[in-house]
Order: sequence, then structure tokens, then C-alpha cells
Amino acid sequence: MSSLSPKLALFEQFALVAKTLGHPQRLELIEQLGQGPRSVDLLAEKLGAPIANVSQHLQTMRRAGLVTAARQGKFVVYRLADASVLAAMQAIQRVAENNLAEVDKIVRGYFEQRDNLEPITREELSGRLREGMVTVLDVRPADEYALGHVPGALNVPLGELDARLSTLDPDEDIVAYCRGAYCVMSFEAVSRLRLRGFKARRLEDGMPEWAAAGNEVAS
Amino acid sequence: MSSLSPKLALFEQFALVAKTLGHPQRLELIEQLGQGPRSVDLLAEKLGAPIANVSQHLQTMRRAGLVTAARQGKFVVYRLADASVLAAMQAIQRVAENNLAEVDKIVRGYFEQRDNLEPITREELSGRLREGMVTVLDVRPADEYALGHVPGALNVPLGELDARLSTLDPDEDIVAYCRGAYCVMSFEAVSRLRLRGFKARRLEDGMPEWAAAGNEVAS
DNA sequence: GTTATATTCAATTGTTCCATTGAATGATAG
DNA sequence: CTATCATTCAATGGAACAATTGAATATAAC
Repeated sequence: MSSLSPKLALFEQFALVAKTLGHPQRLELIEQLGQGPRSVDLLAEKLGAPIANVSQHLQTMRRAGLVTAARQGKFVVYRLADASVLAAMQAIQRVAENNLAEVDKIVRGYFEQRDNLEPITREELSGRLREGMVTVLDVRPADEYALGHVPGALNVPLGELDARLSTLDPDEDIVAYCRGAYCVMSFEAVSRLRLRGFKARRLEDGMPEWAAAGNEVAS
Repeated sequence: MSSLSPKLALFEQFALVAKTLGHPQRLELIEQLGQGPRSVDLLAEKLGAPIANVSQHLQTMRRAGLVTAARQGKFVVYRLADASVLAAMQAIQRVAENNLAEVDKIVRGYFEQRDNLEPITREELSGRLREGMVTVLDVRPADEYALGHVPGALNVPLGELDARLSTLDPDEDIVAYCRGAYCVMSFEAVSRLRLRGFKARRLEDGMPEWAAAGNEVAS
């Protein structure tokens, strides 16, 4: 193992990281952990996968340096090792977006149908927040909202959206966001809001990107 | 396949990209292709691997959108699909550097022994190039040099270094570079030059990074 | 045409990875 | 101390991957 040339030994390690990223469920785990630290239990529930399975994936990721684990009471809480993990995942997404026809097809077939208006940029949103001209909806589950959200955003999980429509001002612009560029919840929210006559748009990307871009986060 | 939820379908695609990056030999191929387009045959020779093997890896990479192939005469020339591929590889390297103890060990055990002085930054080098106060050595093989190099750099492949020592000015600072941060050739060159009493330093990273940072490239 | 060269294909093998299951461990609450 | 809950471990079988070999294809040179 360490008798290899140092260059190959390094490439082995890099490959280990990449290989570990090479499983859809693990990418989903990273997406979740990008929202904040999570217990195995909660992660398994979010993914709808067996706990043992998730536990093993998490351990694989721990061995590859993607996440760290810490015991808290009777829970084991995992978190991303550092910001470079999200960066790597985003870099991989970019490669796929640029070069895989399949991705284009999926995005066109699903996402674009649901949002033919441009998403609002982070810059634009933070400007309009200062002017108070906009209602921001965080459509993620309450627990994710609690761990950090756009200042002033209302937490309206998708399931509660219909029930809370009456509390929204139909004359004010609405911006919805969720977990990231490929999180479907904000698309869904925007599409439902428009059906009801609201002026709704999506924020580009979502929460971890908002924070990563240096914007203020409330909690 | 496409009956999956669109989110999972996307993650499948992202995972495909990552999984394809998850093999040391393929990372080495990307490193090579980062220097410029290459034929299968040449790549196989550079890696010291059987041609059929390399060909299959390249096709795997083609399916994942990492590279493209074009026939030129009797050669098939592969090239990186776009700059995002190198970016993804670098992002993965960064994860490994930050979080894998093993990488630290390798880097410490091998690279740092050989270069206890700081590498020179690209900014510093381009400044000193303007003042003409420095000799730049490109220690990559001639074919890689021919495809693009730092303006004014002399091509001195490692094997020819000793023979050409007499042509170098021992009073001028020397900066050596090669393919990238983990390419050993520039370390080797610097270490040999210092043994002979030259004032040699390494450039941070190497050629593709120099170009990627927007610096001028000669050819 | 025929030959030589570059690349890919196809089939084989051994290896690694993945999901699942049920048992084992660690921590807390009563 | 026991019961309970969260997590991990260990073992299984099935699927995907990787290296090798030899044959097949495509282009160029003669």
C-alpha cells in the first residue's frame, strides 16, 4: 500500500473520496447534512431507507473523510467534515449539467415545465429584502428551518402551504426556496402559488448556497 | 430508470460522474488530459498500462461526460469535456487534503522533505517575469511543453536536466513547474538544482492551473 | 488488394460493492 | 439492574466493476 509511488498513493486517496461520492444515496445524505448536523435515525427517515443501510453509508463516508460523527446522548450525530465537501458535490453536479445529455433531459422534462420564469438571484433577493418589498417562504421542514434560514423568511413546509395561503398578501411578490438547486420543494411551491394567482418565484439554489455566498442567516 | 423521481434520477447521474472519478488510473488520465488532447496510445504509454485497459477507462469516462473523443487519421484523440472536469477533480483533491490523514502523511513524508521552502505563487511569478529577474523551467516532456507553457519558460525535461545545468545562470533565481500540485517532477528538479547550488523554487500547482488562473500561455 | 497500426469489442476471471437480515453494543430512563 | 432505544457489527447473496486476453474493426500506407 505505502510501497506505491507517492503519486499513486495520493491518487488512491483522491479516488477513495470520489468513489464515496459515487452513490446516489450518499449524495442525498450530503444534501441533507448540508442543511446541518443530523442523527442516523433522522437521516434514515428523511431518505426512507433502512437505518442499518444509512448507518453503513455514513461510515463509508466517515472513512473517506466526508463526514464526522459525534455521540450526543443516545444519538450519533453526523455532520459534513467541512465546506469542501459541498463544494466537491457542486463541482460534480456542474460536470454532469454541462456534459450529460441525460441531466439536461431530466431538468427540461421536469424542472423547466414548472418554472418558466427565471429564478431570482441571491443578490436581487437581498436587495429587495432591504426594501421590504417581498415575502420569503422557506418551504423546508420546520427542523431544517430552525437550524438557519434567510432573515425574515416564513417557514411554510410544503404540506402546510395550502392551509396558509390565506395569510399571504396576494399583492406582494413571493420568493420560495428550499435546499438547493435540485430540491423540488420550491418548484412545487411556486407552481402551486401561481395556480392560486400569487406572484411567486423561486430563489436560485437554496439554503446552504445562500449561507455559502456570505449572506446573513437567521435562526 | 426514468420512472424514478426526477430528483433521484438526477442524483443517479451525479453519482455516475463521481463514480467515474473514483479510480486512480482515471484520475491519472484526467491529469494527463489536463495538459492537452491525447491519443489512446500515448496515454497508455504515459500511464504504463495496457492499451485495451486505457481504452476502456476512456470509454467509461466518455459515457460519464468527462471526456470527448475524435478520430484524427488513425488515432483517436481524447480531450477533457470542459474545464469543469478539472475543477471537480481539484475539488475532490481539496476534500482529501483537508480531511484524510493519509493524504497528510503522504504529503509530509514525501513532498515536504523535498521542498522546505515555500513555492512561489503564480502572482509573484508573473510579476517577476515582467521584470525579467527569473529563469523559468518547464520540466515536463517536450510534447506537453509544445502544447502550451508559461511564456519564456525553457523546456528542460527531467531526464535532460543534468546535461543542461551548465547552460543555466547560477546567479539567477530559477522557478520550476510541471503538471500540477501533485506532479513530482518539479519537486525532483528543484531538489536536484539545489544540490548543485542553484537558487531554485517550485511554482505552486503547475500548467493547467497557470492557464486556468487567466495567465498568458505561449506555444 | 494487402499489410500494418490504432483502437475497440467480447468473453473471462477474480474482486469489490451493496442491501438485507438478525444479533451485538452503548447509552439512558425507570 | 433491567428495559428500551439508537446505532453498529457480521454474515449472506447478488450485482457491478476491473484487468486480461484474443479477436474484430477502421484507417493509412504501400
